[in-house]
Amino acid sequence: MSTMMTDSETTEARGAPLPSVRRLPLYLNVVRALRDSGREMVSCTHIAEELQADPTQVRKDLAITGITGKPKVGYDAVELIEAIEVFLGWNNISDAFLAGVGNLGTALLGYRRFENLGMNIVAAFDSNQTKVGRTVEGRKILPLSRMTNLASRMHIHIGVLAVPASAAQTVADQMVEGGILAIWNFTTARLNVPSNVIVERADFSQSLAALTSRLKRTLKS
Amino acid sequence: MSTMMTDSETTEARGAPLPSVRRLPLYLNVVRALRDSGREMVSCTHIAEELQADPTQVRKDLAITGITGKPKVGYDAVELIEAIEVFLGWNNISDAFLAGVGNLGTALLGYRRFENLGMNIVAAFDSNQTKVGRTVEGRKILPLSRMTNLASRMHIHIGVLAVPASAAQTVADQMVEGGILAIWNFTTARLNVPSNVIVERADFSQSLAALTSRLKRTLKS
DNA sequence: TAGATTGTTAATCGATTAACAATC
DNA sequence: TAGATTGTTAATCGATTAACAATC
Repeated sequence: MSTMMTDSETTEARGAPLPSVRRLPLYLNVVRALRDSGREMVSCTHIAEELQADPTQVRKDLAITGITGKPKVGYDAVELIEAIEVFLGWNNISDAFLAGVGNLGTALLGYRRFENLGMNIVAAFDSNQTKVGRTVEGRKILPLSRMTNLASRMHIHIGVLAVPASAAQTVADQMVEGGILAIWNFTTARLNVPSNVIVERADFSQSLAALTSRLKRTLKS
Repeated sequence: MSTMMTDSETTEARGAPLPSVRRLPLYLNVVRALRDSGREMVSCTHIAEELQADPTQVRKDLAITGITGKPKVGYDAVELIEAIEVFLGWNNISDAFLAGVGNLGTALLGYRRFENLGMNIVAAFDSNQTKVGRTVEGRKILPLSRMTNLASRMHIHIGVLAVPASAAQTVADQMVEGGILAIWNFTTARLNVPSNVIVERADFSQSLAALTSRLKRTLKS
């Protein structure tokens, strides 16, 4: 079974390369802008130029969505947008729950661009009694104790975790209990979840580490 | 010059592997917690277990900081923390400017953990006259028009960009003009900056893409 | 001492880049 | 048609993982 596996079978088995997946939103952003400016066909060369990337890499990345282009002309912009959106699951908006309406949680509630990213935060939860009942960014804050039940009743798949690190595991457990399958973790805590539950880290420290370590090199030279 | 380059020379030339650099904050977080709980020595095995990572990888990653450990016992926790902080440039707090005090900018202003990440946002700027003069999270919002001048007078190196995408390039230009050397870009815009200026992307879409594409696979199976 | 862990070298793996035939 | 671009295969590159001697 191992040696006889074809390329498409292995891709099927482990999914597309994560680096490629992470680049797709960049392409999507560029192609949407080009479409909005009236362009019908876009080539990898063009996208790559815009992003200062390698055209071959762009082509390989786009290939994971299954799109096919036309030699000499490129890809149909509308088709390409659709292909990326479908691949990422952004063609249908997914409802999500937010836990933790502090500074960051409030910002996430107000982040309008999520609709371009296939996500919609439909409810926000907090354990702080003084916050519960208040309306933030058009959504009423509900008590955290109601999250599990509501998640399972509403068949929510995505949980956005923006609570203090000390509460992260407890709240994550409640999300899992409510049937949530993917946790977008904005805390610094590591989460223990069943193997079928996805955790995607979104904490700032890793990005900042890349910035400051490079800056340190700049300053030394 | 190419074939005769030693390993340390190439490392010097292109810096440590970026994936390793990005993992350092995770280790730092774990080791700080262990130190706070009274532990003096920590081993890679232990750190790896905590993070569900590979011990060999942890050891290699830590090696880029220059720390040396003791066989059988591991690393001195305090030394290790110091080594990571120094490597990342987090041992001395760097002052930073924030441009754009919207939802996200406000959250960043209120993000207390930056002090653990070697950064301090010392001033916030916005072009919106109704925001200017207001105090947010203890800092008075200044007019964007003053940013360039202040950045150069205060020798600010880090600019946090949280303005609308449409203004991103203009504000980035102003940051560069003010002598800022590293831009932490929270917008979706691609920035054109001189080659000596560092841009680190911090927009959510790439992380969310990783989450939703994996979720889509989960739901299909 | 014995055994666990470090530091380092070698092997593997996967992602990026290059090459090139097919084609609109 | 000629030339640009696709799709795909091969080569390169870098990161991860494995192996193992050194050592506290």
